[in-house]
Amino acid sequence: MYSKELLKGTLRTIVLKLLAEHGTMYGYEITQKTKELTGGKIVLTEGALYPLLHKLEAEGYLVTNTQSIGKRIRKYYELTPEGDEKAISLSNEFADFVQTVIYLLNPSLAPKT
Amino acid sequence: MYSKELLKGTLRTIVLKLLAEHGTMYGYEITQKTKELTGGKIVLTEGALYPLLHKLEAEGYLVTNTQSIGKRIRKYYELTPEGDEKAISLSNEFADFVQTVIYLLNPSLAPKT
DNA sequence: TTTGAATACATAAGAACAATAGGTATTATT
DNA sequence: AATAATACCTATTGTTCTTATGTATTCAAA
Repeated sequence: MYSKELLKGTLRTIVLKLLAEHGTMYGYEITQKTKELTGGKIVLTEGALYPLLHKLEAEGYLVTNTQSIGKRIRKYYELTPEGDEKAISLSNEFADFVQTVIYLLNPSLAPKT
Repeated sequence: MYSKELLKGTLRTIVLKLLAEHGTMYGYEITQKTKELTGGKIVLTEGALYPLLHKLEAEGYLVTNTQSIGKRIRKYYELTPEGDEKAISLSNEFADFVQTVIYLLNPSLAPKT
């Protein structure tokens, strides 16, 4: 588990990109998939995830589709076209940022040497 | 310039690692060096930097050495042994986190294929 | 020469984000 | 029968950074 601050700017990116990769997902599924894919290194808390999903929906990046599984409900989230664009741009921005920071932290690793 | 959230968990790491690389630095110098090394992509605001430096000092990771340059003062910061360790561990943690997120965002880039 | 930019420190108020902690309810396992 | 897992949710709190503001010196340009 990483120091919690690292996730802060990245959670949106993770959620949108996961949806871009896996299509339709529901909230709990996102937490499980993240835990599984990262070997427990990244664990999304529900207190962070659900409000974020609601926000992304309000911002027009996601649409929902609520289904009943027995007596329990699931809210499936799906990217809108805007969400798809956002997923790509955030992902690219993250990659660019990381490159920049890595260079800053260790200039000897500069590319194009 | 990146979306501001990305920097959130990384500022400590940047500051400590810069000091580890360049030895003694003063606050303003850190902002300039960062701007210079990143081509203006990362700009540290003073409202974030100075309180952080004070905090890192209070936590025992930095020591200061105030010098007078004419009538103006400079507070030089230097890593303690603990600060040196912290710089390394945060830097490693960041690299590990990035690897994990990159894999999560794009599983096709997985290593050891 | 005086005005503005750059240098150099600092703090306070506010926004944004995620963690923690709580809540409800169903289903599966032991 | 009890516990864990599933599945949703919100409120409070802490941390972090931004924005805004303040002080003061030094340098460059008009």
